[in-house]
Amino acid sequence: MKRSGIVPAAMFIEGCLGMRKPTLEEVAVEAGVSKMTASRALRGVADVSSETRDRVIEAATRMNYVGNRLALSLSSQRTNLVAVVVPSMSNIVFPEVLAGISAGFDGSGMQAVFGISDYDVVKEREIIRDMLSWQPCAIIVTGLDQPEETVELLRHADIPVIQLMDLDGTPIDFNVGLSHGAAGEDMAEALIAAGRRRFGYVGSALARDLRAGKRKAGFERVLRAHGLGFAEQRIDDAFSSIALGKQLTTAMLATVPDLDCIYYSNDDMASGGLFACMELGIAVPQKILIAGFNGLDLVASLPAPIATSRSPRRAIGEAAAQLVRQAVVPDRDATQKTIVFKPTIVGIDGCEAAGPVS
Amino acid sequence: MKRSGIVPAAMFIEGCLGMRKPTLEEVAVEAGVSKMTASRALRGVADVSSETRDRVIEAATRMNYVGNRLALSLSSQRTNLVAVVVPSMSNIVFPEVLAGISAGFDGSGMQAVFGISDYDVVKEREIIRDMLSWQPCAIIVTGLDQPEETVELLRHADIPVIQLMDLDGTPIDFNVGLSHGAAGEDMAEALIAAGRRRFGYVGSALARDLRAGKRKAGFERVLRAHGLGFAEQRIDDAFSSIALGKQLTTAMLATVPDLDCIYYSNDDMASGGLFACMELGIAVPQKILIAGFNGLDLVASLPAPIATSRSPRRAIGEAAAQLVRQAVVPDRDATQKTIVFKPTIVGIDGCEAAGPVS
DNA sequence: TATGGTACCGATACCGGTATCGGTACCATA
DNA sequence: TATGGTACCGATACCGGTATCGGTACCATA
Repeated sequence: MKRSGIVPAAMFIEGCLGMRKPTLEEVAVEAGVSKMTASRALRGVADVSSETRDRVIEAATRMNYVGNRLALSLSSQRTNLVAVVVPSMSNIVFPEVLAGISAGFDGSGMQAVFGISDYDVVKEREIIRDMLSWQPCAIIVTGLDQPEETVELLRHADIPVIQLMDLDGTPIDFNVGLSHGAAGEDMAEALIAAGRRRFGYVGSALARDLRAGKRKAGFERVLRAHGLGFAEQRIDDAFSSIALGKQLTTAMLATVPDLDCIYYSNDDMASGGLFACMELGIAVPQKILIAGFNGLDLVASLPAPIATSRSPRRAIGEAAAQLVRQAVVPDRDATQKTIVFKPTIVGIDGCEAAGPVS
Repeated sequence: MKRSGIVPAAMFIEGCLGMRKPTLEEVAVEAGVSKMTASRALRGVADVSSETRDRVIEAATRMNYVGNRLALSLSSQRTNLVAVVVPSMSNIVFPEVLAGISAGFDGSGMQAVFGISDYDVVKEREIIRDMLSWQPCAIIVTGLDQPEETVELLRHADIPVIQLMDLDGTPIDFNVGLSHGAAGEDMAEALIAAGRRRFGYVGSALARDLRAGKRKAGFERVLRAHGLGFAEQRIDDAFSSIALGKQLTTAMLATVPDLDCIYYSNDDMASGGLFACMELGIAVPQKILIAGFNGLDLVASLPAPIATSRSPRRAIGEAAAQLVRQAVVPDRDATQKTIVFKPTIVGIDGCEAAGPVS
């Protein structure tokens, strides 16, 4: 903790050479070579005799030398930072994506820098602007619906841009995710195929969580195609949670008790819906079928089966990391620009395969 | 995306000055001042006339100038990076801590860099070593039980070290969290006070999640003090999950059906335990009281009440950020070194206040 | 005995900013 | 008319590394 320029002689005698963090120059002097040779030795590049290399490494180890990546990156004009912007950390979805990204960078020497936008496009832009000043070698953002100004910012950054989670739109550059419109369509088809006809919808924060809105729109497209529609909806401005799902479901069923299926903006909301039904003594799924989105681990352990679309969150993160790793090497033209995932619908009898609509 | 040295003249005519990212020097030339004056103007420091300032800012905006923090930090010997190492992102606990840290840095200009150690001390050390090369102005790590080699690494870093979550041990420097030993003790006292006598324990990954082990040890201390003990335990090496809690509980109750209380390593496991009891038709909490740890949002919506200790995860993150913000200013001696949180026990009748053991 | 190749190493410039010191213009005051 | 102060700005050095070029020693070969 001490950053003292003057250190008592006794400290040196005790061998505390590393009180002030040593530079490569100091390591080089210690090893009796030039800075350049020390640099080569520590990086393991050619043109260094093994005796010299050993001497430098020994000195660096003894002095607790830690390289300075600021200088390295500035000098070599290369960075290993990857900026990542996600909208939220308040449910498990994005943490799993981040874990996938982080794991995908293992062994590559790349380092992810995360920012949380709270589903706020202005805050997202500020975070991106801030992160770009670190000269990242790539940037990963969530969704395809950034405002024009943010898109401009990303384009001017002159680095690979990966847009995550959503495929329904025009990507700037690279794109990894799934079609939420199709996910909503597929779920509706599956539920109708399972004999459900009287649908309700419970959602939250649709103005900010655009992907949930796309699922709902897809779902409604299929309902309309079958001459159906939502008999009732409950949408709140707050962010999704189990408690909110429970509350909105209870309220909705008080008004329209004869639904046979409720579609939720995600699994948190749907789990709350299940708990509401249990409290009301409504049989799930016999009387009301509950359908969410995400395929959270939670869902598999719930006391009654609910339907959901399993989104491969960790795999999406890992795929994004792979795209970055490929994109930062010189011959980029051959790399894939888009990676498409397709969620699997589970929790409806006879429907453990991918959804029927292609 | 293009990093081309040669740009068709037409591009310039269209005003695409920013194809190659401009430097401060180029902005300065454009504004007709020196690099130094441009630097002052953009930073808003004194000694720049308002006309000059406006001219520089105008040029920078027009050219899409983005400062280079690598150069800034190297030159000024100051960084705004804060390294953060957490063990896991697979349940909501650490994402909430990270969200708190991130929010705590809002407006400070500081930027958190996250790493995930997967509860692996070797990986944790590698991550720390890697992050230190970015010359962070502070580092936040999880827990107090790093091996000596890691502690040495942190000490040599010569920056404030904040250890999160746990208070049961000797901190290197700053410390924010709660006593997990005391949390286990308090929960045991409360459960005994509620009349429970025949206890079971269900946990996971105790060899890696040391804080869960400390809670269990505290719980057992109180049991012993009352002449009690765990009638049965189920501990698995896998990481905690709802599914694992359900599975272990089902297995344990098959062997020892007459328990009246089960303590779990955390709320995920406990929720699984509840679902197991529901499947077995066991009344919760009448027959078996289920107790976890964390106070997840999930718990409040569950179909039956389970006891838990509410840990203020986001607040811990925010407090850590505050410590960092105070620690990086020069007069640090007056700052608080430790911030103590105390979990609140909920879900036991008549026990909504803080636990009784101090 | 020249000549050329290889192994190994160092000098120098540079990455893109900021800290520091000092210089000029201009005005007010003795 | 000197003198001193203020506002504003630039030259220079430097942060801690790496890229690049070239140099020396030494050995093998013509």
